[in-house]
Formats: sequence, C-alpha cells, structure tokens
Amino acid sequence: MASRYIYHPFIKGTMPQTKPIVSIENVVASATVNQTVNLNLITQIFPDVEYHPDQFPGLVFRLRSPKTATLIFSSGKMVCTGAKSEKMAIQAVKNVVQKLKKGGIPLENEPQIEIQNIVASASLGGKIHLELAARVLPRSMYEPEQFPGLIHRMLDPKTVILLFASGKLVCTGAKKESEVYRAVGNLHTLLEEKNLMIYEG
Amino acid sequence: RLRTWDSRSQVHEPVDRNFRQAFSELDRLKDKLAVGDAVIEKAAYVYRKALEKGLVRGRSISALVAAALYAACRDTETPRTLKDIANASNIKKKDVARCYRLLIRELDLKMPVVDPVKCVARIASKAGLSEKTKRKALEILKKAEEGKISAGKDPMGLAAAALYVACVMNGENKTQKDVAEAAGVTEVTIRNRYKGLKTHLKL
DNA sequence: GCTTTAAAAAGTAATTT
DNA sequence: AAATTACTTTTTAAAGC
Repeated sequence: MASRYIYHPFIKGTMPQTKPIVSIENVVASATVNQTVNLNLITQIFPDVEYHPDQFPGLVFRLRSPKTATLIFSSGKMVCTGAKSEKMAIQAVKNVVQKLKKGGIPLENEPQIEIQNIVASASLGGKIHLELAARVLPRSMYEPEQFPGLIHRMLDPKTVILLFASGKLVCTGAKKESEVYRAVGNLHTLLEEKNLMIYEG
Repeated sequence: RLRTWDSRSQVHEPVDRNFRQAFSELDRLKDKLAVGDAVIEKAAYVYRKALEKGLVRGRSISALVAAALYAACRDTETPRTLKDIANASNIKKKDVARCYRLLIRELDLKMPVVDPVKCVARIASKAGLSEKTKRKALEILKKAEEGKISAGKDPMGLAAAALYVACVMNGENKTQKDVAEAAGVTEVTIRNRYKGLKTHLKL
C-alpha cells in the first residue's frame, strides 16, 4: 500500500458514520519516445528483460524501484504497470528511458507520458447488504455464482467499482487519483442514503 | 411452436437468417435441457433484443443463444446452472457467463439473485436424499439467510452445505463427496460453508 | 476477439504437505 | 484438513494475429 489517503467528507459539518480509507494499488501509464527502438539490441544489453516476439510483440523491462513492469514496443511506445501513484508511474518511465540511454540505446527524445488507468482498494466503515444493493443501485450486477462482489458502473467519474459484503471495494478505470476519491465518496454517500450499509462495531 | 418464428423468417433478410439459426439452436437446447416453452420464448425475446442492439456482431450466435437461454432461466427462476447450459450448448462456461453479463449490461436486465432454497431440491434429488433431510436443510438455509452469512457466496455451495448438515442431523449416510458431486462443488467448499453455518448459527 | 503486464477485493478450486 | 498456489471479476495501453 503505497499512497494511503483518508477521505474527509464532513465539509459542511455533517459527520459521516465512517471515513473510507483509500489505497492506490496500481497505476498504468502509456508513453512514447517518438522513434523506433531496436528490441533485440535491448535484449543484448539487458539480459534480464523478457522478450518473446512469437508470444507477444512487447519487451518486458522490470524495475526494482519503483517496482514496475514496462512493456516496450519497437514503435517506441511503452506501457508501464505496477506503480503505486501517478508520480511513481511517471518516474518509472523516466528511469527506464534513462537506463536505456546509459546502456547505449540511442534515444533522442524525452518520453511523453499519459496516465491511462488507476486501480484502488478502499474500505467503507461497515458491511454492505449486497442483495438489496443489487436491486436499488442502477447499472449494477450481482452474480455470486460468478464473482462474490457487486459490479457497479459509475457514470461520474466514469469508473467501475467492485463492492464486497465486507464493505471493502476495488475502484478501477479512473485516470486521476482525485477521481478515485470522488468515486469512493459518491458511492459511500449513495449507500448511506439508500440505507445499504450495516454499521455494527 | 417455433413454426410461427420460422414462417416469419421466410423473408430473406440477413437478420432473419440469423434468427433461423438462433431458433433452431434454441429448439435443440430446449430438448437437451428439458425447459418449457415459456423459457424458450423469453430466451428468443432476449436474443432478438440483443440482435436489434447489434450485440451479435462479431460474436458467436451459439454463445449468445446460450447466454439468452441462461438469462431466461434466471428470469423465470428455472433451476438451470451455467454449467448445465454450457454442457448442452458445447460452449465454455466462461464464454456463456461473459455473454450473459454482456446481455445484462447492454439490455439493462435485472435478474433475481439465485435462491439457494431452489438449489436444495435439485441437489437432494440428484443425491437421493430424504424429504426430511430436505426440509431440515431448508430450515438451516433460512437461518443462514437471516444471519447475513450468504452474501457473496455461491448459492450451490450454501445449499450443499445446508444439506450436508441436515444429513448429519438426520443420520443419513451421505459423505461430503456425495453431496459435493450432486451439487457440482468441491468438498472444500462444503467444509468452508459448514464452518460459517456452525459458528454463526451455533449448530 | 486473443496474446502480455500490474493490482486489489472474496470466493472457489486444485495440489501439496 | 490446513497451506499454497492459482484462477474468477474489473480496468488500460501497446502491436499483431
């Protein structure tokens, strides 16, 4: 759990019954160095990379810090996964490009980086009545035979939230950390409004 | 009964050709799964809506028909599992499930959650359990549902565990494996659900 | 559609001890 | 029967089949 954030919804003096605890778990970023790259040359210089072109066209370049896996394509485009924050994802891509340069890979441009997806986990302070939630929440699906969580598609911010009976959840699809907090706050408010939360302890 | 749809399909549009294939597939599944006409009609209705929405484009007609049939079973509370539909249609359970979720999402369908109570009858008949045991399992299940232990759990696993507990109470010589096989779950799942029933319901 | 990468949630499952 | 490992769901980009 890299970046931990405690949500404070009591802006107008209304104390909520619980404060969601949110953790950013994974950030996916795409990048490009705007030039082609010789993947076979990278394989020679960095023996630990994974490259199986018959299986997947991307080369896997792993960093120990920040602990990430970056897919590098011959087009010069990349995908970085595993970072715990937007900042770490951006730093990871810069570190990869720097290592390639120091290893002798001729790269002239700085990478252009875009955050594509953020996955976060959170805990609302109480249990959830999933069966009832499945009936009253719009754009939600609850199929316990297929998956134990309720799948809710939020329109604003456009995210998908997997909600569990324990009150824990997974939020995915956000492109900014702020959207994660807004999504979790929205759902928490909605669940309380519709009396779908069960506060015991 | 499918003849009315067939005659409608006489007009040679690409859509009708798709319909004919879907309907013949449905007719074939009807016998294999022994479901009633009402279920087939609902499945056909769902499939037509999917076709109108263009959900079949680039997808297997058979997989979508299977998913529509599963949706119809769920909607009519007809006890057929995803595995039943997958076996009858020769389509991977994972693919039927994926198409089913697509139908729910895109057609805004609201399905009732599978009731473990309805699973009891199927498991009991397959395992050859007595009426007394079945009734006891139902009692156990009702207490479990009241105790909110069911959320997120596989209804089949819950029903199987309740039946196993009922067997022990009634002295019926059935092993966890017997009940597990009849329910299509593993013994480990029955054991895990049993733990929950034991602690939360003080059985 | 699929392939690969990361990550969490909770359940089910297949192996191993 | 406990432990481990592994798979189910969701998201997202990349290039190619």
